[in-house]
Amino acid sequence: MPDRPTLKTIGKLAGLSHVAVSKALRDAPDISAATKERVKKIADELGYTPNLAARNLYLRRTSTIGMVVPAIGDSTAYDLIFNEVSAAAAAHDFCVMLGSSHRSPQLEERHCRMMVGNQVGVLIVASCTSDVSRVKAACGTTPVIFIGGKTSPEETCSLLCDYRHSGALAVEHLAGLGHTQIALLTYEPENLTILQKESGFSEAMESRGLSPRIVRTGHAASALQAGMDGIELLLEKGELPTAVWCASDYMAVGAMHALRLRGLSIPGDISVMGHDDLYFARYPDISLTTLHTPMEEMGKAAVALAISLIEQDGLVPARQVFQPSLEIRGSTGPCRRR
Amino acid sequence: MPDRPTLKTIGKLAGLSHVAVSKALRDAPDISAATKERVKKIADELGYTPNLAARNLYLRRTSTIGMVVPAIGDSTAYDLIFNEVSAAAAAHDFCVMLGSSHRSPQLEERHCRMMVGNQVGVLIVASCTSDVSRVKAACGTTPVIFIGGKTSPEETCSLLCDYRHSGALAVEHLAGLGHTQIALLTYEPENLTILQKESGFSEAMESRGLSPRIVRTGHAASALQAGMDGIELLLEKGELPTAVWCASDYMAVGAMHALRLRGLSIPGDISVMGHDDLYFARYPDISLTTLHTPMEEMGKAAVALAISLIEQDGLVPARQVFQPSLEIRGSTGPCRRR
DNA sequence: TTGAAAGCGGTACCAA
DNA sequence: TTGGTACCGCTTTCAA
Repeated sequence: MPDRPTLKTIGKLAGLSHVAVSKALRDAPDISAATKERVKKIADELGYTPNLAARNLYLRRTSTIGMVVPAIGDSTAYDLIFNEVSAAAAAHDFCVMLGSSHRSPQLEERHCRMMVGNQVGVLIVASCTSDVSRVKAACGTTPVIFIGGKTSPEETCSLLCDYRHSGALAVEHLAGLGHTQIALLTYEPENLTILQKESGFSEAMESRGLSPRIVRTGHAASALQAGMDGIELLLEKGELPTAVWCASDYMAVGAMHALRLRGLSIPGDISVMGHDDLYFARYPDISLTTLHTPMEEMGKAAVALAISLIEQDGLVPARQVFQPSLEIRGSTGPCRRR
Repeated sequence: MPDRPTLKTIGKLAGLSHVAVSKALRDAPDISAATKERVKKIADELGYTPNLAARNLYLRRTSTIGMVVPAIGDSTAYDLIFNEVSAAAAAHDFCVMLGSSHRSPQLEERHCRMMVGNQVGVLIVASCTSDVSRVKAACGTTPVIFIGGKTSPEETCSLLCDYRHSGALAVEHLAGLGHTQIALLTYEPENLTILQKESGFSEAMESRGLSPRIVRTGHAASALQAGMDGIELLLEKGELPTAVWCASDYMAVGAMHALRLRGLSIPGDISVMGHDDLYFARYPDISLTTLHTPMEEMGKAAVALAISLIEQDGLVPARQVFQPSLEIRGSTGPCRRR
């Protein structure tokens, strides 16, 4: 790092001690106005910036928040959360360290360790697995806020999404349009979110006297292909329902494509729903009815919680569950078959 | 922050000075194996993590890199860059501070200042404007790597993309398919990238004896709408070409939608190209022929440059220009009209 | 109104 | 082989 001016540098030029300079710059009451003026002018000319690492070291504070996610972009919604976290953190004078684990538990752990070493005050973790013991070990005494669906609701600090409710909303919407043959397309349950969606779906179907059909294909990492495979599987068996709900938007895009390849129209022949409400869901030619998860709110809540954890020395256990909401677009419509 | 064990904590338990502990943990040659063993065991039990802020303070080093972008997700490609930066930085034991400016020059400057205060060794900035004087002022002596297209090629450290070449490639592809009536849809030129694309396009067209048609509508922040508007404008004037190249993928999605609303098929009636090769460009129902910008490579190069800037005390001026490449998908085809 | 001393958590240097 | 001392840049306390 190139040498940057310090309090001493300024002090030398102003003929003062670095202590006086420190006080002057922070408008301490016991420094004369004239001195303050002079010191500030010199600091400006030098382009002085306080070394927050040193300040934080002495004050035993921190001005950074850590965040670790499975991936940024593509088929995830973490970018939505990050944007909020970044904005809210900046408003509180905090910087955000972000790490992408590329869905690797090893890298996830590594990011946590590095950030803890770099003195983040809190870690906001959207873990790539449902087993967070390694993450917790890596974080030591640094408080962790688990975010997203994959974490067990028993964690001390967690901001979760009610995916069972997603199932209820999806069935309510589709059944309301007259659909009775509804299938859920999911992946192999790598984590809790899938299981929650499945049970919410089954429950809602059964409570209406409908029989739930669940098709599991592929993995979250290749959701698009999984969606195509799911449809093929249903077609092979000759069991194509009048509506499908997909565990993710990305999967729904794959499903819609497979259906169109077979000459089926959406929503004329079959209705399709997704989950997450990613950006592209509202692209006009996709226009996907989906379940919106309040990522923006979760991001804001995460920072609010992070700040209070930092200020209260990590004594604020908090669990908050966010509710998904229905986002109706063009991919679902009334049932025309029986 | 909750109290974390320090070298002194360990020393007290081991009956040693914090100095001996420090050496033992770093495997110094002048500490006995037995002592090392004992110290490491205690450190493990306590879950000790070195305070990198303190270490860096003394060693006058840093272990963080800063990155500021206009936005993450949606219609930008910065998430692609970030993923690479995160991975490459982690491999070098660096954490990345990421800030989203939400396309606001004020917030951009603020992020830079905060990160500089927090002692990042370098800043990788994809500025939201072409005027980077404020950013440079905010960074002071901390080296900055400008990335993306909006920065003037004269900056000391910059990783740019050759958007003029994009124009050449687009025209080459479309002309090769027999198209002679080709329009470029762009926005109001808020920054240099647009101007470069326009001039590359015009040049390539003229060198083939074709007359370039450029339509400017809307802004980058609402690219989808801009794409729809551009098509409407061409239709109103009855001047619909046989192919359009859009300044961004997102804009192309809007253009394709507007065309389909008019009952035109792609690429049967008209070919459409985009720019950037964002994730959704390869979604099967979008299948957009576009120009791929090597974001992954740029991310890697940015970190490599960042590390050398940190190690060489900011003495490595470097300009690198990356070439876009053609990504042919289903939205372009042979010209069927004359 | 100003500054000397101490300390935050770490590492380098040198003496014991 | 070990530990004392000094210092990185900053702030707080207390004495001048």
